[in-house]
Amino acid sequence: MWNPMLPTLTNEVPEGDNWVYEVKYDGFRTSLEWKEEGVRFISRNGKDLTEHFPEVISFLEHYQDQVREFLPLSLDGEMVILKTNLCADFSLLQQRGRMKNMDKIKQHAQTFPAQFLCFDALQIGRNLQTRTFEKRKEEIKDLFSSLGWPLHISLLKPISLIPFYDDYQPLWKQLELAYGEGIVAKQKHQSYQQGKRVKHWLKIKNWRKVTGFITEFDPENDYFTTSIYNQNKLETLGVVKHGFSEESFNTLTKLIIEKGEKKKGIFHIPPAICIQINCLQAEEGQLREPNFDQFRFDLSPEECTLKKRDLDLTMLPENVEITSPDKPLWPQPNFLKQDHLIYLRKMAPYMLPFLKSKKLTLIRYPHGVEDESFFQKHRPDYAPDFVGAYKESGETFILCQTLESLIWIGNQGTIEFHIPFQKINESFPDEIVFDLDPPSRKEFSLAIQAAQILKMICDQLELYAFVKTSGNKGLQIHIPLPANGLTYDETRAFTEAAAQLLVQQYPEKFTIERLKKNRGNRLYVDYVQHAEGKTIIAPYSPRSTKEGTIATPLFWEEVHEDLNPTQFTITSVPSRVSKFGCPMRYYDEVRQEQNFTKLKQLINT
DNA sequence: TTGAGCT
DNA sequence: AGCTCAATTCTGCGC
DNA sequence: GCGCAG
Ligand SMILES: [Mn+2]
Ligand SMILES: [Mn+2]
Repeated sequence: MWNPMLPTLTNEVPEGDNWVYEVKYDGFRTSLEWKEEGVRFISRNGKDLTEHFPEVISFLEHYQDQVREFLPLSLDGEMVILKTNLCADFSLLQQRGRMKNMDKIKQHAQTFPAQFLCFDALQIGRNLQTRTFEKRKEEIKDLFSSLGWPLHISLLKPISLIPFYDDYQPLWKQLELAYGEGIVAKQKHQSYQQGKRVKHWLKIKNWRKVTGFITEFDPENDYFTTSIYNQNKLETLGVVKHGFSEESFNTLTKLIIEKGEKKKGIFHIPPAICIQINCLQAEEGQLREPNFDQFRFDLSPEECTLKKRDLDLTMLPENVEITSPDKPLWPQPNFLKQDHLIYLRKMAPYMLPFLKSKKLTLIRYPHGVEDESFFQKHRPDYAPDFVGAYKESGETFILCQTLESLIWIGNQGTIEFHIPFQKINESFPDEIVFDLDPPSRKEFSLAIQAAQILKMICDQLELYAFVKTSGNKGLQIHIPLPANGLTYDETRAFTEAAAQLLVQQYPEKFTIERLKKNRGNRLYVDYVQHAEGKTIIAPYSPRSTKEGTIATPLFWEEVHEDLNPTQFTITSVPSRVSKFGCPMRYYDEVRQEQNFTKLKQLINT
């Protein structure tokens, strides 16, 4: 039976020509076993997981015939539920793993599809265990290519190959941005040693660093309980046991036994000793994979608060200076500048892809949304080097390509991020956007109705379409385009035709009247907004509304009469995305899948 | 929010 | 040193 | 070409 080779934990990243690097995903270590009789998934301790992942199995079973010549297969990998292509959601997967009811499993598979990410192979027809890692990877590539499976991480496909990289730095940067679990460094020329924890596989974790003070010590199991303040009340941060050097463990326990008070075998001491802990997550008095990092004599217990914990978990980039964190930017809900920057940091993995390689139009409110604002398109000379630049006919425009630049731009008092429809150095649009503008928020349901009709039109034309609130009054529909897929003339012809259809169908609800006085109380289908040189609010951009609303991507199932767009704010959107995922997560992958046959038929009639 | 230009 | 100002732009419709 | 609109 399969017995996985295991990586060794380290904090030092090994470098050199013989090392390569893979993303480490937080899921179940799983083997895909495919024999003549069929395909199965086996867990690390030999448990059969097949029943728990019907969506992956049913995909694989389509390849029954094509795979026959490669059998038997024994592929080593990780079963995951992905949030992004660099980060998996372990708690969702855990939920799935605990399910017993087949209907529940199938329903879960619908809403949160799992994927098998393959990183090694023990057998593809013949035994590969004595071959080098590099060779085994090649064999998997050949197998995947012949079956048409992705050689990179695909969010759409139930199975993918985990690629490896020669350079550690750029991968780590991306991983940090994505709040990934870590990376695994692997030596290219080593064989597969079943059941062994080996030194030629090294895992490096992307630790969050939290601080708390010690309140209890249990000599029975050597657990230290750490606490934090939540509005002057003590609250448990979590327990920690590992990571102490012998010396620090001894001095610490000696101090606690001397100064502490023993009750029922546990020593209690008042808040004084602050420590920093590495962990993967900290929530509700629990730490995931905690280990002691260092003492923090520079901190007082009063500084170890719930607010600080959440700030630490946010992992703001260290090289960006933050000014006036306590300035209210949205006075009405009392959202501070700090809240804004934390929002941008949390949403960066989802927002940055939409900003990338686009000349930005920023709207800045350095003193909050109730004060003066101004537009900015140029990159100021005083911007740090990491802020992107694009030079064009003697002008320098501002780009936002990295996390650092996003936070710096945010710290400059930028609230709104507007993007053009094409990337730099391209003259074709990379997306079509429908702008649905009701006269006011009172008529938001008109936008819902228009969006539903446009969704039907897109379905009929076999186009993938995504929907978001504008963060203000209306809705916008995004249709991703492949590079050089359609010209502006074509996209315009389409938006215009679709707008006409809407107005024809419900002339009392929708209009394309440019003059406000002629619109009445109808929704303005603003197809003119989609054109070269115009811009639209970026997905996940905050808006300068009094409520602090966000241009929020929606699931189509949410686009219903009673949807309230003001519920989506800088505080609610991050938790919504962490719970349900990003509704636009497939945006970039379906770009290539778009088929314009029917669209072209429509515009040529 | 930041820097330039002017007094 | 302190005050004031600026920080975008273009596109197209309908007449 | 102008003014409105975004
Ligand atoms: Mn709009
Ligand atoms: Mn509009």
